[in-house]
Amino acid sequence: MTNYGDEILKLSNQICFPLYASGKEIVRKYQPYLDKLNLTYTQYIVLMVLWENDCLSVKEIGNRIYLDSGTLTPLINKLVSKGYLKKEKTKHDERELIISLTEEGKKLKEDAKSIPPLVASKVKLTQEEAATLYTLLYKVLEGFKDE
Amino acid sequence: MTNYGDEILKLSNQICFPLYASGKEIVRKYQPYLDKLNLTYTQYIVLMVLWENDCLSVKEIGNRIYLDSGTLTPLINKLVSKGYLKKEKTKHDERELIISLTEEGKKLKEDAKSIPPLVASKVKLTQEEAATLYTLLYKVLEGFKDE
DNA sequence: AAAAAATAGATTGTATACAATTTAATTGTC
DNA sequence: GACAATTAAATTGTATACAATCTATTTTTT
Repeated sequence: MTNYGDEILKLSNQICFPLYASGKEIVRKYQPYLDKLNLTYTQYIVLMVLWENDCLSVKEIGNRIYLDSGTLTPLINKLVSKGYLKKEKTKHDERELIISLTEEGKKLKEDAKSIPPLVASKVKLTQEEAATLYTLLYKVLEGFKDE
Repeated sequence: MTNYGDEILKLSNQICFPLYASGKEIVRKYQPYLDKLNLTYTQYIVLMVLWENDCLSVKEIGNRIYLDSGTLTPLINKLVSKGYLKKEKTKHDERELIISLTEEGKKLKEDAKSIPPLVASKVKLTQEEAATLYTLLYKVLEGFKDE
């Protein structure tokens, strides 16, 4: 007894599932390379934000990578204990915490550069397809911000 | 002192990040609707697999949604305790466990149908863009299977 | 300026993810 | 047929995610 409306519920008809699955799987592809730097993917993107723009608040880091303090606080603490980051309060607002890279953290950047091309080569898309995918994904992300 | 090679490390130049972030964010968009059914997204996709094809082994479910027994075993146990699934050993292979829907689990399908269109409307893409995105994401997923 | 509302970050509790290992059953090899 | 190798699921340990709440400031209102 299969309804016509059942089509809606097929995994293959929902955009959410391939987004969820491919996001998860590509992160997993990063892991073997990140293991060599003793970093997790989330730790890596926090560092990446700071490599691009050092000295940001927890809030600002979270805005850029879509994570909240519940995830970031323990994660940043771990990167501090690893010696890659340091925390300091700002004078103009005692609630705010500025996160910045240590020398050790800055050095890590060079090692990290080799990784993205290695993972990119596992994504079996043409340059053009990758560019289209990239554009569409940011469109999805931007669209979510509105509400 | 910014190197030319730094471009590689910008979040905005890596396909992984928007995949990771949009996957995470779209799952979050599902949650308010799933809350009404008292389900998480992962529980929901396990049910979805079974609504489409009842009676599958843990292994087979995992193959379809890219999850392993480490994630699925406790999750399936929870759905069993909620009364939506049942587990039984097969005769031809005592290692294998066949997961199937209870009547309660089958009934849930009707309630679930209303959700995908609600989330789809939050994805601000044209029908054509969504179709392209869909195709590219499955291409990424298929490409990962090769290695 | 005092009280109320808002904000930043930390904390708590629940639910994934996944690598690595373990256990039990099955299959392949000699 | 015994034994090694493989396989399915469970278990263990670590690391996210995130809603909800809490605490300490800061801002806004009155």
